[in-house]
Amino acid sequence: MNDYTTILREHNLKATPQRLEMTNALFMNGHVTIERLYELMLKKFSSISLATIYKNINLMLEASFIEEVKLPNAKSVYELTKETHSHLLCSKCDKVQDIVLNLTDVTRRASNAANFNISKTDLVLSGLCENCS
Amino acid sequence: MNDYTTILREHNLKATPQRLEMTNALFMNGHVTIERLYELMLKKFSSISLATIYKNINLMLEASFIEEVKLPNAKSVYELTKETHSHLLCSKCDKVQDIVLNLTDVTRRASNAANFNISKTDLVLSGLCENCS
DNA sequence: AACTTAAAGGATAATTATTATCTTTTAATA
DNA sequence: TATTAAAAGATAATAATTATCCTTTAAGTT
Repeated sequence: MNDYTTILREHNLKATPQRLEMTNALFMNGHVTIERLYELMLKKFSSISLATIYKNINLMLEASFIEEVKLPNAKSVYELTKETHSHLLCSKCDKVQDIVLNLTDVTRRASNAANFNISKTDLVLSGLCENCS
Repeated sequence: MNDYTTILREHNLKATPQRLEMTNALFMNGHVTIERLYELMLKKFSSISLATIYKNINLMLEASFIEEVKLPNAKSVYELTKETHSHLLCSKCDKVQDIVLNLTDVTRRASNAANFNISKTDLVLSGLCENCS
């Protein structure tokens, strides 16, 4: 029984082989689209149904076990939930990477300016990564 | 010939009545989903095709005349292109509002930390608006 | 270890969202 | 007003996602 078995069960999700492999694929690949995840899963479960992918993605989202990252001009990717962070998107190679940024100043300013009670920030910074620029 | 007639033509888009009404709907409503835009358009053009909406949305996006805003846990909304800005999303009433924030400090820090050449930032701050909190 | 059962998987139909195709209409220009 | 490329409308086709239904299985119980 590895780490994810426990974590899945803590979220009231049965630790099936398919789910363990999904979490493994997310862990190994970081940020994956639905179609990429399906491809990855097919390597291990040659007859897995796409419906299983979707059902598990949705259950894992509800359980906050994973998160969806909406990207400009690209399909959403999914990642394991971790410390709050922002994302960098390379517009050339399409790689997505995490970056931990202190946004307290920005949210404070926004909160004051608009009288808004901010509880979550979604930030995607697009440009060229180290390799592509 | 109003403002939008000129602007549409400057983007090499014919100023059709349907397009003028689309821009008007975006101007009056600020941020609208595809389905809401379709509803609004049907009031003025009872036989407008949904395909026309999609085609024009895509042409206007290509011309940078409008922009798509991807929101967490919600469908995308579209807005007329204006000064660079961020968005506030109320998680109770679902209203979206614009906010101009200086993000140079954040982007500079991110750029330095990750060796990234940042050209665009997409920021959505979620929480409770003045009315809902 | 076998038994029970609610939950999950697989196959696939159904639904929703978006794009493509084709014919008719029209905005823009001469 | 005549011409024409582009746009609109109708609808078919495709893509993305969800629902249904039957079979299998994880996980707890005896």
